[in-house]
Amino acid sequence: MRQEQPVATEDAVRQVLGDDARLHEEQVDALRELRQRDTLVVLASGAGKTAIYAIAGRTMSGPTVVVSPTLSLQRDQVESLRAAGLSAACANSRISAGARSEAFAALRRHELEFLLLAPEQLARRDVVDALRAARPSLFVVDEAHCVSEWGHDFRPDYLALDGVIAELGRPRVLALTATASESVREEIVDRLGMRDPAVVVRGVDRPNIHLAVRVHDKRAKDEAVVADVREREGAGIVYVATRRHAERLAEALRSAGEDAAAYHGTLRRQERDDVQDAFMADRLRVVVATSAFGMGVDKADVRFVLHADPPPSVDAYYQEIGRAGRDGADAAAVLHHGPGDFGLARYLASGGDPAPDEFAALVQQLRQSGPCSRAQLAERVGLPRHTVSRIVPPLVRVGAVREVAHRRLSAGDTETPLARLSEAAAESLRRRHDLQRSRVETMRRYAETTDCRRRVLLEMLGETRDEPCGRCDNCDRGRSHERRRGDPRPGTRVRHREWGDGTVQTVENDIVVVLFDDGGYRTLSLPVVRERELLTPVD
DNA sequence: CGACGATGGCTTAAGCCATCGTCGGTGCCTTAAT
Repeated sequence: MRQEQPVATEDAVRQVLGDDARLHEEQVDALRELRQRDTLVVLASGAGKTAIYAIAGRTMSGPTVVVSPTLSLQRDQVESLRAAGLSAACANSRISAGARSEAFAALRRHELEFLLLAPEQLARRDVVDALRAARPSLFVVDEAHCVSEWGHDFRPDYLALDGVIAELGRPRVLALTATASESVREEIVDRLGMRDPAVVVRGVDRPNIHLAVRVHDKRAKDEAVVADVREREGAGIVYVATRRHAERLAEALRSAGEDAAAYHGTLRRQERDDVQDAFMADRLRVVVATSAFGMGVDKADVRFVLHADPPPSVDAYYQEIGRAGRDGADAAAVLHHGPGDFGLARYLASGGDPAPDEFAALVQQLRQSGPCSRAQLAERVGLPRHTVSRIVPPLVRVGAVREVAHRRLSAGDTETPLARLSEAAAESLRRRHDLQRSRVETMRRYAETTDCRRRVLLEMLGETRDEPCGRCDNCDRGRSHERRRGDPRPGTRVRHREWGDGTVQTVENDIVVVLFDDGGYRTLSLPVVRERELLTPVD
């Protein structure tokens, strides 16, 4: 007989979920895996990701460190952990020095179970030392897609978490997110240095959200979005790409008599909180927002999420529309776009390619002045900090710059000519930008498909299915393509008599795209593939 | 890539159009001044 270890102590489950509630199957699976190894959990929003780490943390002997991206998320999580009778605190810039050292002391005495902080905190020597002394048994990365989404430029400390985990003596790692395509999953695992990890992916599909896309002329788009909002009932979010567009569209909605407010990163904190609170409390029907709005917005009855500009990736898109219909009732996601809209998305995704002499200037400065922080370096070479953050990782990759004690930078390789190093770094960054631009192209493919949108979208996110969904505009019009048993499926290995082995990339609009191992993409017609049996499965 | 504001040239000298240049998103953090 196989002996099953309990995945969690009973009182931990009862404490977190209440007396009557039981764990869902996927939560049990995640907890079981976590006993054995590092685990990445991809689970639809609202499916109880917090409960997983709460129960695991309560069950495992040492304290739990939780990396959480924003201060408001940290605050919300601490509240809900405390509401379950668990001890939790956060350490961030809003916490007084006294409360902070008290928290670390309590953690060390094992009187505090959960400590929540942003990755930037983990750049501090004193914080890492205090955590190491507390010997944590579990290291949680919440909203783990931030590692790949923000780590490369915006918040570089996300890419330093692997080093922190090593310094803490390798506690078990649990990464949690609601949306992650195959490549993002790989990146999370890789960047966090997770070893032989389990990946638990469940319930990615949100069948109650109807999917649609509408194309407009340049001028007509905002009017169409306003009209779309006016036809709908209940609360909704309209996403846009820029702050200016958010203000303009919110104004247009208000002139049309709608109850709408703009939300974006440059509003004062108070204003942001007011808009979010009003929306949550049903005092505001529509929020017109940039990507700043969303994490931690857990409103059950959002009836629609419209996009007035395309987002930069299907991961981002799915994350955003996933805020609709959490109560399980009907909801809608409509992507409105016009000609040229993907240009801005491309720009925002990659930010342009810096010239090789900017790389060289940065290294030159480091060689002259010795080790310094990113901020100091930015000031000395006269570039925005943001640009420096983008330029540094490729320079580190080619060895031109080294990261010494705690995020300080120093010149690395001095043997290789500077010109060659900067060219190599520029090339490395260009490749990364190409990848990001290709993610925009994937989004465009979603926008332009005439096949079942849900099937296309889910396949882009790594979940395959044969049946059309019947809940998208293309299915409604009877345009979705039928798939048969034995048809090639995305992600699977196939063999072609002439071109050898390859991996199926997409099956869409009766077109099969295969990436063959010799590096070439080939496009085949599905009816012809069927008729002549061109592709056979490889195990 | 494209939207938008500033500039400048034209002219029934006060408004109109073409052209050029800039900017665009996401949040921690610290520190100085009230």
